[in-house]
Amino acid sequence: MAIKALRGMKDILPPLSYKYLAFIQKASAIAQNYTFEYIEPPLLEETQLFKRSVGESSDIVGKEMYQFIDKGGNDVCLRPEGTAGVVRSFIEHKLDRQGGVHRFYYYGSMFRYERPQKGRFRQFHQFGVESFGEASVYEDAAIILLAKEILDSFDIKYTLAINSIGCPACLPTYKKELVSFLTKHKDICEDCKRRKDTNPIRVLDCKNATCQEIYNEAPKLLEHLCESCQRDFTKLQEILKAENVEFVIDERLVRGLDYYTKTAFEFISSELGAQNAIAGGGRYDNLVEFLGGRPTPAVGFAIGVERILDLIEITQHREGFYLGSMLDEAIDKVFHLALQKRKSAKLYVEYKAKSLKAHLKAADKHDAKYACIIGEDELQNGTIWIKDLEAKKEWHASIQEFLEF
RNA sequence: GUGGGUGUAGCUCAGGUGGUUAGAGCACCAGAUUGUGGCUCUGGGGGUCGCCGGUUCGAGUCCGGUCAUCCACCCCA
Repeated sequence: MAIKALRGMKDILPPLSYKYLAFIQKASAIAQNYTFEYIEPPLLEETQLFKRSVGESSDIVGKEMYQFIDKGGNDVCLRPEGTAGVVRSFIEHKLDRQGGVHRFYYYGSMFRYERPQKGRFRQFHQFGVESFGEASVYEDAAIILLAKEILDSFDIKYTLAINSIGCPACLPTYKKELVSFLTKHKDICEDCKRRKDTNPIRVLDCKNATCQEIYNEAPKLLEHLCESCQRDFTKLQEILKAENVEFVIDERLVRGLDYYTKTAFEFISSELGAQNAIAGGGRYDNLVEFLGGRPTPAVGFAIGVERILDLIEITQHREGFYLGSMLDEAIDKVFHLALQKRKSAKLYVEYKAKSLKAHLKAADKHDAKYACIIGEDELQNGTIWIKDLEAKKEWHASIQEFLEF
């Protein structure tokens, strides 16, 4: 039996890899325009980092981590998300003490030991950004607009949902009220009973219909925001409206990771099945301090790359050259010529002598823009025959002209 | 971890009630009078019918198990 890729692990090969590269390039360029700089933390981190940042209550930490003891006896795990590693790096390199604003973007593999389904894999890719040191709600807005610009550049359809999940000043009192509400209602589903103890605000986005009916009467998070949270949330909406960004306020949008505060947002697609979040993020003003750094406000988001690739179309166009010969004795020359031309252009070279017709077919198949052939006549008078496969024009050129073309 | 669907050529799939050398389309390779592409036509290569076991004279087809995969729950990008 041949060896196959592990469950939930996918190869990215053409034509998908073209889409992958196109997306990363475009997203990086846009992030750079917003003054985000590239960072690449390790894929493997101490397990404790994720337990403390993502939170023990989340399923990610509870049962989805690729965790193991390495040969040195260290408890390590493959990163299940990107923020924790970037924050660790930020603190380790003492950027928190340096002060000022630091903006980073990253992309790469994340690992979660889950059952695969549509839009969900064990190894998947995220493109994310993290901004440190800027408490202004304008930064929240800028980050949302950055994500929107990336999605828009690929003509992706989505709805933007925003919410505020409060801060340590107001969230705990809300949680208390919610728990006492949940305790009074015995007919909520089993999952919600479990959530009540582990992460109560997660009940709000339960998919069970009867639960949702009950929660219509539940205390509202947005009515419990402290003055600071309320002010920022209102301002965020004003900024988005001023920029003509359509959004909905979704009080049930609570993000799964413990470290979020205040602004939470998600971009959702209706074309993806159950896993419909294509990007998600928010503010996490307490995480840096919680992980041992100087108190530093922060905001960020992550885009699920595989989910995006499902939604984008890349039209492939003709480019580059196809080079071949109709004579065996010209192959050496053709091969050498190919290497020279490749210093400046994309070129496919055929090692077998073929008929002109066969060459044109092959050139067409490889999406070359120009078919360049050396036949008997060309070999004798030192020229090359070139045909523009789009314009259907053909001509003879000297070898020198060909190389400079 | 739980539930349901599906496993036949590289890909998409046909193969009533079990019966000789397992098929199609697409893709690939080679040709269609010798130097002109994307269309058409002809030919060719390519399959342990997921795997193991059982029933049977005989299993791609029936039964059991197993593995893989997809979708959903859970969770999340």
